[in-house]
Amino acid sequence: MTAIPRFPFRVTHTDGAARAGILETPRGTVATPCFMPVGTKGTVKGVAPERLAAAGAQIVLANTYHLSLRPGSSTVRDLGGLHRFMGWQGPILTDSGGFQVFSLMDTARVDDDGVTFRSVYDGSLQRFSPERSIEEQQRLGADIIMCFDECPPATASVDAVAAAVRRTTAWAARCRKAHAEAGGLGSDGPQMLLGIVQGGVDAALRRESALALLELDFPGYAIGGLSVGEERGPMLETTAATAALLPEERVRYFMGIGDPQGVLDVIERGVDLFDCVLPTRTARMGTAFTPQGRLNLRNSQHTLSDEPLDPECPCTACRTFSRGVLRHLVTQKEMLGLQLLSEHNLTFLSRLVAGARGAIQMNSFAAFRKQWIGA
RNA sequence: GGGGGGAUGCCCGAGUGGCCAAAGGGAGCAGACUGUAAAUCUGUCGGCGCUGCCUACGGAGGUUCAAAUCCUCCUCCCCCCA
Repeated sequence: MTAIPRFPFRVTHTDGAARAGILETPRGTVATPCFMPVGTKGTVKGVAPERLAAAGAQIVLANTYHLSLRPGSSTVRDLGGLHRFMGWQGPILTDSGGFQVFSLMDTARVDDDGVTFRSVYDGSLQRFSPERSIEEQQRLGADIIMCFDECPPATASVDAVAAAVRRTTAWAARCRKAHAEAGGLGSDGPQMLLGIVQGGVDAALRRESALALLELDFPGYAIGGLSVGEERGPMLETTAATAALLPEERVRYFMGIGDPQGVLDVIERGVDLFDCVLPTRTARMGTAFTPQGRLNLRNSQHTLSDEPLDPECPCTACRTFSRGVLRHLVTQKEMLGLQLLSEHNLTFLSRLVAGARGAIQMNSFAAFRKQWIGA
């Protein structure tokens, strides 16, 4: 099989199934486990690049579906490529648009060759295929790109999930080929292409999916198709079982988890990377992550609170404002409130994950987990 | 001085005899959010001893089986003419 870019990844420590590692990309090193903030349209909503860095982000996401429609991948390329576009010189990962097949299902039609969408921007008919997704991702120029997959909802029947697995496998081969034909190069340098394991919470289908993708020899693998409405228990079992099927020396990416407990749960099961809109979205809705759990700042009980959100947190919100003031900013829909809480939640999560990494290095992850979550 | 319009629940505002504790919006209160169609969505939103009762549509009277809705007077507000 044609050689394609493979950024060096090594696991430096393990603690049970949990791993600490280092991924070296051309634009910088990612210490894993690592949470990746999501910047769908080329911006992590409400968080300027320097604040993102201050919040501990090492690598950020962007979305191929959205950027290919607005402003268009050629425009992004012509404006200097995705890194300049986002004002972020660190590593970037683009999602393939596969998730939009799931989240925009009402307006999408899937067939073996690809997906026909109705653009959410102007209603125009759009066609996405594995080749098209790779081509768009090449033009965008992220460092890590994803195979175009099919992500069925938790309510899908086993047959539908099986069909999605087979389609995802076939599409992965086509993505792999399209990527290789371009020499693994995007408009702005080498790109590492990751495969995505599907299969819902069905052990046999997960296995089928993983084994098929292993044959395609990707430099890293994502666990997709989870966090789509299934129960936590089966989700975690599936994560553990899937991670166990993947090569130890390749990076593992759980797609779409961002609540503090969930993050520790997947780290415990051998995941290195994960992303989620939850911290930034809930922040925009007025909810802050704290060591004591989620805090809804809109609640009237905080009106007169003079305490910081989290006295230990170094973020702007916690250093500068009381809960009472933050509540005011949130309830009055002041932009600053959304920005501050977004920065805070990202800071909280990266500190949590950094702590987990340190604990894995010292072989004390179980104790660390207990300290944060209890039990 | 003359003519006209209006006063509705915390706010704005619909309703012009029964289906009205009264549309809709806002505010308030609470909940959800997990590879972002999301600064979004959902619920609640007079009181109580809550399958019913009480209070309520500027105030006071009246007509009617029944009034936020019709009549009379009063109070206040707005507009036009002089």
